[in-house]
Amino acid sequence: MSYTKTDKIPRATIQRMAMYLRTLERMGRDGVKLVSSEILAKACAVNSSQIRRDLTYFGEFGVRGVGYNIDVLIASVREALHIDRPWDCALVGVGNLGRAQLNHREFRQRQYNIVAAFDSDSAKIGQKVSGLEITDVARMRSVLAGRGVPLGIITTPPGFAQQAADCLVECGVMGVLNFAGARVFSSADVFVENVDFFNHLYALSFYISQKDRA
Amino acid sequence: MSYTKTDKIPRATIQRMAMYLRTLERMGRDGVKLVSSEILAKACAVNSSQIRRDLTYFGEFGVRGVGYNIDVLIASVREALHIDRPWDCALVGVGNLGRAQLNHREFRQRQYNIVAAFDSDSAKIGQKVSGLEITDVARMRSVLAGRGVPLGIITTPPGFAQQAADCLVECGVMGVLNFAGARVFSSADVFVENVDFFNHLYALSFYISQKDRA
DNA sequence: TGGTGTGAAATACTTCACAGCC
DNA sequence: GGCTGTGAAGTATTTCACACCA
Repeated sequence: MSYTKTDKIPRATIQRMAMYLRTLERMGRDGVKLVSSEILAKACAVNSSQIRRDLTYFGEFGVRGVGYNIDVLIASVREALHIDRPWDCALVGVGNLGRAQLNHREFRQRQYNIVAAFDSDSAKIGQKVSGLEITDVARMRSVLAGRGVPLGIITTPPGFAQQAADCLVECGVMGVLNFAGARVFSSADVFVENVDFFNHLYALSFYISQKDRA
Repeated sequence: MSYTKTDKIPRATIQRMAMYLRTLERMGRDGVKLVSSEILAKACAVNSSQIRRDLTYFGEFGVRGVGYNIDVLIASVREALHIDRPWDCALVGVGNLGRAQLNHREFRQRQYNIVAAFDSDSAKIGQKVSGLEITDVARMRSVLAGRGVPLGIITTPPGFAQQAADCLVECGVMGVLNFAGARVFSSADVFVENVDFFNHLYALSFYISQKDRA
């Protein structure tokens, strides 16, 4: 059957798909044309059957006895993740991190276009960052009205994260990337991804200390 | 037995511990003195027995029929993660993101002290960011020699991530927080945590598209 | 021959359900 | 009465191992 059973795909699979894509893109730039699950597995530090299993959630892309054509595989993964088209984003909170994101060229390279930036600090409103004018967060509704921006990026201080999320959801975003340290809540039909690198620092501290005691 | 069986703790548990800590700290600031696993579970959007199970990997911190004293629990979690003491960090790559990190006050608040910042761009070397002078990456060895800095933070472009990691490992770091999009490899005794928010954007794109097709 | 795709087995993780204690 | 700590049950995810096919 050619239909992809789109439910029950493990969350971990989605994350690995993103990693595979990055690795494949790099390999492609290095001139690789054909790749086996074993080779890709080495490069991604995962098990090769893990890769084959992950891919089967979306279809059959390989040739038995041969491997995967890298261009076909890259296109297939992009399609599977639905990133074979541009995605508009609205960013809230133009502090250090927000500014860094606005200047980050990879967003545009990967077709994530930040089309509006908001802040509540009147000293910042009207400034331009990376060619984009900072708008008063109070005007978010009118600015985003009817534009159907699907993604919100929260780079506010933790205390303002929930407000920012509520505001974005009211404006119709369907997914939120949250860089503020605080967890935000939303109705179940809005997806929230939290990026909290202190969790990673904590994990490092833990694992390092673990090792020492061995 | 009072000894904590430190192996076989699920990685997911460590990540959740970090989340619990954040939530508990916020509750503590709000004046909460006593917390049940049920309450904490609601606030973290997880199952309450998940929390109880996670905590038992490290010890017994609660009182049956009562709950957890929040100050005791916070201190216990900090101790469990080994973040009840300062950690020195060296940062490599002072671009947009590196600069944002250097200016990020929460590092210091959480006792992660960035004690050195390196870049290879001669235009940047000698500049000060947040009171810290940017040093030539070529001098990393002599600067870090004998200081026993345990953590490295990589905020270089992807193409330089591996070099940065190798360099940091040579200088004796035991853990690396990698913000560059590229995966880095190291000997097994060095821990690497990858922070790649494009993975999260990809996940959002996927889940949103999923929902639409329902 | 060599590498995919996939049932089946193994492992890992989460949740239930309740004894035990305050 | 209420909530922790934890065996046991239930789910989910990963890995094995091999049939199948270019």
